[in-house]
Amino acid sequence: MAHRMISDEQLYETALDLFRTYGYEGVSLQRLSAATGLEKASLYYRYPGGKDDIAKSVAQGVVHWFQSNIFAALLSDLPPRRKVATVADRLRAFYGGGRKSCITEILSIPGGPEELRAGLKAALQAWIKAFAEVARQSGMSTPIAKARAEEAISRIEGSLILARVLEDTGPFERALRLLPDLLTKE
Amino acid sequence: MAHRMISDEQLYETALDLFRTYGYEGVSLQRLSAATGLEKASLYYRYPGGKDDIAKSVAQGVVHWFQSNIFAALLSDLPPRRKVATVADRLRAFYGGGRKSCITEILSIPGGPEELRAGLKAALQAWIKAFAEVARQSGMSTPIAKARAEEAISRIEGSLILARVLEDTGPFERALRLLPDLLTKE
DNA sequence: GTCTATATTAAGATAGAC
DNA sequence: GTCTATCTTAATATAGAC
Repeated sequence: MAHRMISDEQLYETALDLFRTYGYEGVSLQRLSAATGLEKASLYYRYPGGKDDIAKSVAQGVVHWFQSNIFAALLSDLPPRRKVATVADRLRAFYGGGRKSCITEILSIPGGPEELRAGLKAALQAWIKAFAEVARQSGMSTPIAKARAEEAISRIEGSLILARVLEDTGPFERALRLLPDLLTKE
Repeated sequence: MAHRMISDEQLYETALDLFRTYGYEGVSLQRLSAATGLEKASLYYRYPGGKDDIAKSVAQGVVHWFQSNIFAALLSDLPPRRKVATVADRLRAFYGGGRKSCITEILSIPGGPEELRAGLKAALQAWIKAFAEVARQSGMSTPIAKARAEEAISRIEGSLILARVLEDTGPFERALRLLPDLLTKE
């Protein structure tokens, strides 16, 4: 047995799930080993930087997913309201209908490598910018569009907290349903 | 030296600050020891149950603070709008103007004792109920009042995430400023 | 590319002196 | 009531066999 027991994609998905569930400090190499079926030494072979390396790779993967699936959808030439509806569907899938936490929330808790937090900050700024842009396209003034973008993401993040604590996906679903009215004018 | 080097209140405040900053998994007894000036064995003397015990005590303290400072204010006979303004001021202080994270958010991440999560869930339900009650008092229908309460807390929690990630207290301040309009009718 | 084995440090926790 | 000292387990990390 000399070749990969688990694909890079599977390893990524497993690590993402662990980090967004337990946080940086809550994920040990032992836990990663148990979840992936790879021994710790094998994880170091794939990620020489160890846990920091894996966490940064996960964060980078999420940033890439947002670029391809959220920001790209917002740059299409569909009507703004259609674009936002598409984004809401993709966010619903990404957050497991409200059962999965936001990796930006979880990994922004101090403890992990500093680069991680810097990357998440940049990603969040990009997300706000992308939402503000679609709101402006739909006819809002620049300052109102920016406020609505902040409000939309604030409500998504907040509703995910409520969903986690209350063990009820309702708040998240309601936040997503409001997205079109929040980010588009009529 | 046979007597208390640090008061229970000081120990509580220090532990609260550590847990809301680093999360359950991110707080070690070493860290608590360094921050309080007490050796680990002394922490065990005060909290025989160790870290779990301290975390549960912190959560209980916060629940008590909310009862005395938030829920109590909402039960006074001031006009609803005045009550909400008072609550906003107290929440601003509690969250350090947006610089401090929500203990409910942080301690709801899996890893700590189960009782912790159950207590936080009950506390959050009580918070929603208290906000819904003041909204209803101000003239809203029961379902709308409940929706507004959920929205208000969702935005507070979400804005605290944004504030932490963006290193900018603006979102939190804006969320608080909106509270009166959100929870009262005129 | 993955494994077993091991080194090293830090974690949670307790015993017993003062 | 706090301390030093110690135990046990689990953490990150590496060496070297296959």
